Amino acid sequence: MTSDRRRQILDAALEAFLERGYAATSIADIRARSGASTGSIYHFFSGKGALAEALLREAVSGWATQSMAALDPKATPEQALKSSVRGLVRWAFEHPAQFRFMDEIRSLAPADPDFAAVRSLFEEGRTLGAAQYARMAAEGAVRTLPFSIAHALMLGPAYAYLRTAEALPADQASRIADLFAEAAWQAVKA
Amino acid sequence: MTSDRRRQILDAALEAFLERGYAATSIADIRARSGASTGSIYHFFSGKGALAEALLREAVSGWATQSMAALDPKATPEQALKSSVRGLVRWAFEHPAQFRFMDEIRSLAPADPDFAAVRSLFEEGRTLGAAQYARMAAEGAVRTLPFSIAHALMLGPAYAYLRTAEALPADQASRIADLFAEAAWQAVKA
Amino acid sequence: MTSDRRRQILDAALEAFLERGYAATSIADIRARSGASTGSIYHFFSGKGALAEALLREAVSGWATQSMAALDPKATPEQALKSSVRGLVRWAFEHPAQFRFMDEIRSLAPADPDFAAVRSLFEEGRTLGAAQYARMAAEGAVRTLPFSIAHALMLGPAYAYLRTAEALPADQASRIADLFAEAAWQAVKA
Amino acid sequence: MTSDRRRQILDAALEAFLERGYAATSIADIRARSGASTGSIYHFFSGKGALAEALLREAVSGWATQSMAALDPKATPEQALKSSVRGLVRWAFEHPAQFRFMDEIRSLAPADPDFAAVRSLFEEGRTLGAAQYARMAAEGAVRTLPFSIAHALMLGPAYAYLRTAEALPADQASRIADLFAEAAWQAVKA
DNA sequence: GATGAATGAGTTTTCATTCAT
DNA sequence: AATGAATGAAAACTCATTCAT
Repeated sequence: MTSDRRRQILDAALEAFLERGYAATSIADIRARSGASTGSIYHFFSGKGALAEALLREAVSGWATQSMAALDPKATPEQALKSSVRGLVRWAFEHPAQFRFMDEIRSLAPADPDFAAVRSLFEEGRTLGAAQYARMAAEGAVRTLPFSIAHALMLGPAYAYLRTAEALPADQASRIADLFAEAAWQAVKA
Repeated sequence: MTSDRRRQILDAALEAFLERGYAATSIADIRARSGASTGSIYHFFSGKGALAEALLREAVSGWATQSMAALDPKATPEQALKSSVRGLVRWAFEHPAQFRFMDEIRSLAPADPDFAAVRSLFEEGRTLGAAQYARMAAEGAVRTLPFSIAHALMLGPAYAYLRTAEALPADQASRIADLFAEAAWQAVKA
Repeated sequence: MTSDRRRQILDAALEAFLERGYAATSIADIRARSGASTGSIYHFFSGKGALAEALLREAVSGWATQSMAALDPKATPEQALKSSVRGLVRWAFEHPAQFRFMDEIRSLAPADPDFAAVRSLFEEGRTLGAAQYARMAAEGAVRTLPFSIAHALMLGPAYAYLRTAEALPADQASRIADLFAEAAWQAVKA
Repeated sequence: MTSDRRRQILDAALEAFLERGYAATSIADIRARSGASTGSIYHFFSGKGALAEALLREAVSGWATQSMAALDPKATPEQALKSSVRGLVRWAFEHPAQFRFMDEIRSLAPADPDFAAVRSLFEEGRTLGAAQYARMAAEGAVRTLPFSIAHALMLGPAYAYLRTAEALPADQASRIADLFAEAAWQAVKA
């Protein structure tokens, strides 16, 4: 049973990172918001970087879990692709804070030494996606394209949209998820 | 004639911002890279924020100039839209440092008080784009969509790609520009 | 029967103090090396200073015991003096960690408030030595010198040597003990 | 012309290091004593270690200069050896703060990573001394002994004495210097 | 225009110590 | 006896910014 304090610290940190940005957030901010003492924060996390990493792993694993659940092994390429885009959009609407945080870290990760460990996390995901796309391309289901381009065509719109999106009721969110899923398929289908 | 020092400082700053990120870059970094003294930097710029803003204005105006030049008042919606996407991609390939810097600042701008002035710069561009899209939608040339979605469909892929793209020879860059231009048109045409 | 834990903590502390120095050693270091919990350490010792003091008392009493054993009440001044120098050197070779720790604490004791109690321990020894030397001087056996000088002449070489000495087989250690004992006698004999 | 501030900081640091010990002295102590700001201290020195190193180099070079001046190339081994011991004792009486500081650092240097650079400084001096002693031993002027032992016999008493010595008028200091010089010679002469 | 010394608030981090369990 | 979460004061160090020269 992870302690309450730990949870409070993580929640306060996510809140602060979103509101002020990762770099501009100080440990003192997190202390004030969480009610924990400085020492307590360092008792659980070795530093700001470790805190961010823990939050990121939570986010990634939440998304992954949700995506896995939607995965049907007998799905056609079209169904699989659409389901994965829809999954991203829905998850982002349900967890907007985690989505934006993930997005910020992704943009910081290449330059910031705090995130060496995190970089490999992102690359793993990318490698998986690349393999899957290659398989679909080999089957003739999608266009043969470098994965960096294919990835941009499929997920670029969703990412660009979600970065600025307001909260929406579930049914509208769902329609938007469908819209981006359809667009992704149209952009890369063979 | 703007002085050499000013130029050296701007160049050093851009280099540092890209390498270490805006927040992690200190005036001391810029001093070391530029060869200018602390006092000299403050002689030309009122602070780190002002430096970043100057770099951003240079970038935006370079891009705008290049885009304007390509603008044909008698162009069809399809031609106009494709030309604007192509323009972005080509400019980004020619000025990768400026593109990435712009991208970083865009992601920091909403939260960082250093960038109050810059926020309006981005919104201006967005307002212009929204108006143009609305006109094209009214003509029946493109789908009727909230601009946030239309914008994501048109430019999301290019942005996502350029964020990680390697340098390429001009002819390949041009082919990729065409590819994203075509995809943008397919994604929103009526 | 003193508990195992207590012993483990003392051993770990001595090891850490030697390796990193007293001041640079944290309770966390000792916790990690000893396997005891923070709370356990404080259960046995009231703090870092108390731990050091306990170690020091062990060292001093070990040395004293060994020296006492060698003390012959009918010894001539020469025998007594040499035996005491030899005793120091032999003890230091047998317990190098304790010797070095003692040496470190002696150098810290005058300035560090942690060691108020320890200071009197050292002074006691010094007073005893001074009395003994005065007696021998009164008998005409040794030169009449301020004790600070006599002490330096007798034990300075041994201390200086032991501070940097490597471990040696017992027979060589013994020869070195004899050498310093002889030198001490030559330096102060009448 | 080294700035006043730099001098003030060094003086304050030496004072503090002596009074409270190196490890127990904080930058805040030095700030308070010197009147300089924290930033100013770091402007001149990269940290506490660098400050100590600068002080040590000053001390060593002062001592070396004084010793060099007393060096007569035509001196007999006896004269050379005595002159070097006398030099140490006199210098220590004239600069008691620097002597004690040097002594403290020597005892910290082996364990503290702050003093990596300083360790080589000490070793250099030792190597020089060893070479000189070997020459004298080859001439048959002094006993053939491992240098660690010879060094302890020659300088151990002076070090031990000086570590605790009170300030004295010059003529008494001089007599004590002679006493330790004579003792050093007696201890190692062939 | 140019320099770099000086500032001091703010940041991350460490650490001895306490205490409920 | 033993644990380890929790504390908060204090440490080292950074940094944007100012200003006399």
